[in-house]
Amino acid sequence: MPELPEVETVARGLREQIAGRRIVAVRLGKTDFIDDPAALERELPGARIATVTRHGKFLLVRLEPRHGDDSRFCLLIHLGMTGQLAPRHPDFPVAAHTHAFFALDDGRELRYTDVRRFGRLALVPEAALEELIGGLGADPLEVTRAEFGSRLAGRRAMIKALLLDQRVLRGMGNIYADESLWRARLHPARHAARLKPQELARLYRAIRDVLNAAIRLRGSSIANYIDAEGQPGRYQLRHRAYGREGKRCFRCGQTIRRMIVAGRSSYFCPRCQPAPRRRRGVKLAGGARFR
DNA sequence: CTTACGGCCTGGGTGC
DNA sequence: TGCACCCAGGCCGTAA
Repeated sequence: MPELPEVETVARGLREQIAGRRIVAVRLGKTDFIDDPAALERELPGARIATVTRHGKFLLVRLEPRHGDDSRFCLLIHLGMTGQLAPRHPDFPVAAHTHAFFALDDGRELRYTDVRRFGRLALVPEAALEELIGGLGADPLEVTRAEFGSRLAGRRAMIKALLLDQRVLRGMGNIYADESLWRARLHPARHAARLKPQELARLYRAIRDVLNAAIRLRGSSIANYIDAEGQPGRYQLRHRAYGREGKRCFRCGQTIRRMIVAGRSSYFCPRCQPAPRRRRGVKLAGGARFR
């Protein structure tokens, strides 16, 4: 599931492999996940790839302006849950569910594969980018401790929900939210406003440590994720909470539990990450309501 | 405005 | 062998 570390890994790989290449042809399969397929077919052939960057979980493939005009385009890519993007030689077997082929001037083709098609492709003018992704929150690896605190200050929502909210911080998903909370020893259902400064500091630190470690291991591969070299990541071997229901906590030996928080499966250690005191209206797993 | 929740998209995996 | 069902992440609409 591509989250910040996976998208960062893909962005770095693409930067190395396809920056400077020219797209010579576009071939599309299913297009229901593409904003304006005709725009891709019209504008991309002949365009040279300038840079590849990450913005939250989005990949931004910026194109050099074509013939004189200064209309700069950017190919905006979201990998969703199962999106894969890798340059391949044309004789490399085409994976099932490959829906976009971008032939490059070095003979390879950049292929977009997405089993679920929860991903998105869109070719947007540079000027329209701000409206599409400008509303995203701070990058968790760049945000200062002070801004991190102010973004959570006074928020009554559960910390897990806020970590998943891309308008608060951009780039975290279910895996890294759970891993960060485990490391910070905070229960996912804690209310952000009730976190003590020391706990916020722990969480801030944990998020940075977890994301940086995950980038070093080139992301987590659970089912589908591969990088721009077609290789899986290895951070799943370091998971301490995510997907470990019923297994022992690496810190204390207690059994890791799973509950639904903020509508998502949340894995945590009930001993290291003590539940918040029950209060009126706090929703518990199974939908029971306490008054 | 903030928060919570349900539904939708799709198809692989699972269990009967 | 077949089939119903669950689940995943992001997003949107709705309601309080």
